[in-house]
Amino acid sequence: MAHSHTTTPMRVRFAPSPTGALHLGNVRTALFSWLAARATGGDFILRIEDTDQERYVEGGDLTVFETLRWLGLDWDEGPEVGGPHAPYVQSQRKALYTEYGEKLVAAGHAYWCTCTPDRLEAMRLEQQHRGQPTRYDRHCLSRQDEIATHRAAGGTAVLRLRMPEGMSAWDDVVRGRIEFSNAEIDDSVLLKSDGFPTYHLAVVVDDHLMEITHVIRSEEWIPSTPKHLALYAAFGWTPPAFAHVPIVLGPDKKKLSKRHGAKRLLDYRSDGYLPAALINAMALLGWSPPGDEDILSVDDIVKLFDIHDVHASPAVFDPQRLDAINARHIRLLPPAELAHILGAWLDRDPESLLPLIPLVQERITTLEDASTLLSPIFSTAVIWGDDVAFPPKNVTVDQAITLLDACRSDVAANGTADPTGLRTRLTETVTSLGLKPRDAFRVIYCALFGQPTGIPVFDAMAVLGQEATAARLVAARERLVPASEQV
RNA sequence: GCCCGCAUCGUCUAACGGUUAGGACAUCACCCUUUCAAGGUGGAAACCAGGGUUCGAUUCCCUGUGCGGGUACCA
Repeated sequence: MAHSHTTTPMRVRFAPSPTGALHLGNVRTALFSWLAARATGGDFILRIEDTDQERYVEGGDLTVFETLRWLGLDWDEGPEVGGPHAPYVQSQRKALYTEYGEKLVAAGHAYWCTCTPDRLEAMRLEQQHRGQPTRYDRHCLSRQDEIATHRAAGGTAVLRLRMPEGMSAWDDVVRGRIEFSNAEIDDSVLLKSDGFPTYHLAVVVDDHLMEITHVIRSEEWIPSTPKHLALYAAFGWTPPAFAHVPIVLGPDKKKLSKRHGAKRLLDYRSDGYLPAALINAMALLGWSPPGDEDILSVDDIVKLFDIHDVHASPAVFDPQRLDAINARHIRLLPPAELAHILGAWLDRDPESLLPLIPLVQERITTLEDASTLLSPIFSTAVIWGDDVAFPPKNVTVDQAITLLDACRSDVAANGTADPTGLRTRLTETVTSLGLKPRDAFRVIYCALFGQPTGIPVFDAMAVLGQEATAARLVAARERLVPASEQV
């Protein structure tokens, strides 16, 4: 895209409800917001929308913090950080919403309602049956005095927005102009009977008070935007810009959700993915950098990102792409840094890992792969895989024994410090046996690792040392010819 | 039912009316090679359909179709 980069600082927010672990879909939206703020030198605000008592999850907010922090999506204002508009947790702002709700009543933009769920349901069924949009019939609008008495006596009621006539329209940052006929829009509940606000009231009040300039949220909010616009108008406030970013779909093409088996984002951490790779992969869902290079650092993305370039169609998340991106990020790491990361991952001294880094760096997709690859080196004895053929395909028992013995005597004579020399000498043996290197060296792999694949085997010997290598070769030989049968 | 959004290779995407429709992942073949990888080269693979507008539509408009989202005292 050739348009100019947006440079006006944007104040944006991510406002999750702490009802469970964040998944990739949620976080991708958070990422776009964060990027919009960082790319424009603006502010990223975190706000917890916990107005639904029914869905309260103990510690849900902590998971949100941990997820964002792991990814490095730092917030300028919000819980645990504070800011000029604190508190940033909606349950602690309850009185505020009540106050603004009453202002709406006073101005005639909202009214109280005591309709029962049963009546509302019957009403909607009837409307649907007649082919009409389902919306509240304003049955209670003419009963305000009656309801006032009811409330004065301690009775409960909900507050509803009185949706104005006419049209609602806005120029969406990612979609262009969107229009709704207000006749289609329901008189939404603003304050619930338990006194808590609904999303619609809380989000508008907070976004205005917190001076949010761009509301970046998932496209599932498009249909309720007219309600929010009506609220801004009712309060006499200028609405922010809206950017409805596409949702992230699962392999089934349905919106990613917990109940659809979406992985928790933090699970990617325990599976051995790098934060930078996750960010790279998520950024590519609905946005793409100029040029052909799609492996990007977080800094690269911040430099290139513009919320105006986000496009409108939903994206299916492909785990294989993440794998490829993660692998590339691992390969791009300076060896010392990878040693450091793997040190933490394997709970080992990074310094001691350094010689092993060249052997694993090109070979792993996730950090966890390094555990698998290196475990034969770290374990004291060889753990043989269940279905490992030994001697392997195309090699006879005699040939395998010859090879193992040649290897053992060479190691005894020359040690293991010279992998290249060892390999060269052993290649002669392989040739004299009339074997393909491919088949023959598999014998050595199995002998040392208990499996036919792994890191380069002669380098592994150097790490194992002369003694351990010799011991493993002997043990492998005994698998072929038990000691009791040896002549 | 009603409303809204979306529509390029299997997937993520590029293209701002004129291109042999480009890249990445995945996939296939070959090369390299001590296993496995990595890397290199090459291949197969897409403009949802029908109408317009235009000298010219993947691109703009309309309709249809498909997919998705919303229709709660959840967000």
